[in-house]
Amino acid sequence: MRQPAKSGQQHFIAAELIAVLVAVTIGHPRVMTIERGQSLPSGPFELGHRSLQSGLRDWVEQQTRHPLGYIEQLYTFADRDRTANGSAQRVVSISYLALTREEQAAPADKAAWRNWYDYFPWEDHRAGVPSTLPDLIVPGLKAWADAADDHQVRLDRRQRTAIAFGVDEHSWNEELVLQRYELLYEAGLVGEARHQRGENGTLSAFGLAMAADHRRILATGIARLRAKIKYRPVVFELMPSVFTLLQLQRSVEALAGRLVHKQNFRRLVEQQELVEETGASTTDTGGRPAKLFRFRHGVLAERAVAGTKLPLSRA
Amino acid sequence: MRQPAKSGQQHFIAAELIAVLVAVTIGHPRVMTIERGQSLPSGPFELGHRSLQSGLRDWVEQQTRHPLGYIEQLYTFADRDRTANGSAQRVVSISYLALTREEQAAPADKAAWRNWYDYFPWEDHRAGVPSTLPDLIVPGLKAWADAADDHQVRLDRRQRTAIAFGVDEHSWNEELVLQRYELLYEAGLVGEARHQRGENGTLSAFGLAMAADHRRILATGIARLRAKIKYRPVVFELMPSVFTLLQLQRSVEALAGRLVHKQNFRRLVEQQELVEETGASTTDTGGRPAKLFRFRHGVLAERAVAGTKLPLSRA
DNA sequence: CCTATATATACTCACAACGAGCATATGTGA
DNA sequence: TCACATATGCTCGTTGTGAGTATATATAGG
Repeated sequence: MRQPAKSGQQHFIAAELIAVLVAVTIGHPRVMTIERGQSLPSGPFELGHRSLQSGLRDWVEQQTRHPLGYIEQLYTFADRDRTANGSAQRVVSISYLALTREEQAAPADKAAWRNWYDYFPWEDHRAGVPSTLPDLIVPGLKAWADAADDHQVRLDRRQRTAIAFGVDEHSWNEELVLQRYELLYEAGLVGEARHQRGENGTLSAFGLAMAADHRRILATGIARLRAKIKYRPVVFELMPSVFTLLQLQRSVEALAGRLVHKQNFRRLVEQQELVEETGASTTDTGGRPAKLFRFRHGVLAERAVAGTKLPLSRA
Repeated sequence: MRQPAKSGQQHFIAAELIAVLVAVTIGHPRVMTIERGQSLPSGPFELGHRSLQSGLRDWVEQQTRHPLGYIEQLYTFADRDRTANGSAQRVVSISYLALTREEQAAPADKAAWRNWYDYFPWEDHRAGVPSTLPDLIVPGLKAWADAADDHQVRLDRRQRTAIAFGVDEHSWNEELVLQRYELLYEAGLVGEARHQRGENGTLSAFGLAMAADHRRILATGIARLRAKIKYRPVVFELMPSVFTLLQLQRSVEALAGRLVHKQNFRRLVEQQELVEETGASTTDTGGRPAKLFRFRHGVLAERAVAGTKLPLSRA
């Protein structure tokens, strides 16, 4: 075993804070970026910061002029980084998922909202399965799987592909965003070093690249959000104060990347008492006027969600 | 807004790795401790470590002589720490949940397995609701709630208590370990500074204290594990290679702190095809011999669990 | 051998949640 | 007035799950 340093001996490293800042506008899931969509807002954790979260808020507000609302930690990872003078340096990156309403303010210079499907075109199944999936992506992964020397590795790659992308008997699981990205990365199909725009500037089927591992962090954030909207009322962090049920549904669909059954969606929202009527209604959408609702903030305190799946016993 | 430092200017901090290492022996959930049960294994992240996880493995194996199996990140937090010379110093703590089988090796000096309910006596509901809950804990929290000056604060404290501890219409939710600990901490009932052993050395109703915020981290780990056993087959990381269904059930009950319905538990395990028969059986338990099973490792690859709760639509 | 005891195993039942679809109501705009 | 778009109400069938009853198969002790 490696012998750790004597106690008292200190190793100093740098800590970096990174934000996946998400908003939704009329059916478009958006993520805040800087540097022409190539980076997520981020900055070093400094002595002056009161906490990790407040440090993150400072950086994001400075870089994007957009305040953060809901914040939740994503993941912490470490990488060996090379500083300017060439010496190896340790950096710990602490990533966060943040939710906000887009309207708040205009982004600062170099900061911009991007549709997150620009980076993951294969993740949007609202208009059906994207054609690039059966045409390009799955064949590409199949080729990669078959290229392995070891038989077991081939089987393993095929199975991972089938599960992640819903091939054969497997059905599409919108939560496996990170697994899909990692497969494509391992297969060399989304290498961030490669030129990811087509000849004429159109988006490639494999999405826009980002600096360093920012696209991976974005995938982590999307996966977390897609999972969380199912058991916590976080969608409302992304909604205006007043909205129709269809608008709420469109937001959920934008995040999940798939359509939901309207009647059942309403049944769910109502029986969980997540919203209350404002009394007003709107005709903006055309068709029968829709009642306007607002989020019942009481549920945040009242409920302690958490679905049990253990076959419990009273005894 | 605070002005962040110019880019290029680096702030160096120390990073610490902390492990909540869990095992289960015949119905007893255990956590690895050092320093007479007062601390969790931990150590600084150093330049020599290949990764955060390998750094953690090094420290835990050195301090406890026990190898780690399954590892999962818990949470990262920052605190202002005081070094020996009195200057303020930043420490980022990265905590992990680790699962292992207890038998592996004898713990090193000063390292010892402890029953985790020594630290959270109110969390074990297998033999019914602990009498200290209605007798001491809930009244203590009620008094704390009533002591608040502000009316709204009183209501808020009462509601949080009711939800966390299953008072009134609320039912007990075993996953709210952290919320319960935080309430008791806020109410000053588990202040780690206080003397937490009774006069004669017996355990207090409020459990054993730990150094710094280690008990809080332990609560986080327990909460995570209680939630996770419901949707991922992680219990098997804690089981011997071969076991009976009742032993498996006892382990789950030890972790969850509550009893499960035997028949339904078996139905669940079987229909999910989590285990396979070894062909052998044991009479060690007395009564009809129990078939021995082993975990079907295939499920780890096959399944992409993740339960949807969205009212999806095929269209 | 018989009995108490402890476990294993097989079914059944009621109820809630969920995916899916049909039908009807109420607006706008051509 | 008609086409169209959305809102809203209701009904099925299936599955999951909490709970309970009954039966099978072993050991230990008299």
